[in-house]
Amino acid sequence: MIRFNDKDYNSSAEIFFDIFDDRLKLIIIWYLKNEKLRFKELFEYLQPITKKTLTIKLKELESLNLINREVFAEVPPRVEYSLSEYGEDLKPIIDEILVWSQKYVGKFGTKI
Amino acid sequence: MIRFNDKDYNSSAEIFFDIFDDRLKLIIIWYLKNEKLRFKELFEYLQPITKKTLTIKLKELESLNLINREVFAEVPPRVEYSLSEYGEDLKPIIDEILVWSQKYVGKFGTKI
DNA sequence: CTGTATCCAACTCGATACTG
DNA sequence: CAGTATCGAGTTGGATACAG
Repeated sequence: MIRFNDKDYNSSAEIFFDIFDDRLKLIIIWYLKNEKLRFKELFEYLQPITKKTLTIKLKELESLNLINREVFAEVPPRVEYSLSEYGEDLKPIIDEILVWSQKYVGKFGTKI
Repeated sequence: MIRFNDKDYNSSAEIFFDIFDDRLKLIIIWYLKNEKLRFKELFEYLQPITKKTLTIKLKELESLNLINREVFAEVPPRVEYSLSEYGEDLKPIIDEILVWSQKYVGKFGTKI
């Protein structure tokens, strides 16, 4: 048994499934996989999304130690998000997702 | 642009995120990764879940060509689920999820 | 630009009972 | 055993307006 964030798990993989049980957090990781992005940039990539939802998801990812949040003391304000060490570690998963998707789409999708 | 199941996508990875946008489908794949399982076995592994929800998710996975459904003409009935070719292809993702989880849990989890 | 605060619609999924 | 049918609670996340 493993305890993480006040919850108990039987296997470590359950923790992954619990963290990424929503639609958005892994997609945000996907967009951050090879570049630092500002709040506004993520907001545009993820349309349709609201600022409220994006803010919540970014805070969750930050408190899970998966992304870093950098605030610049400028006007207008600038905040940049990037993968942390443990966020970077998700890249092999992302890479395999891409491999799978391309094969799957090649079989069942249609280019238009 | 890619068309898949009457929807349009900009990148193939989006299709993965769209398929696995719920909490359960990838977890079902996880349990099927190295064994064929009966409805009842999945039902027990996935507790708490209802038969209704499990049925829906299994049908979705089947219609996505990710799992196979085998019905045996017995009394009581027996139905076995297993990964299809494209379901098997998800294993590298599952493997990387396990790698990541173990490192992450090693850092932030507690064995109890 | 980067958020917060309310409000609420939609969807997921569980509880329970019943069927072939 | 392997589902289906109905109901409803809970949560996610969008619309809109406002703030620092």
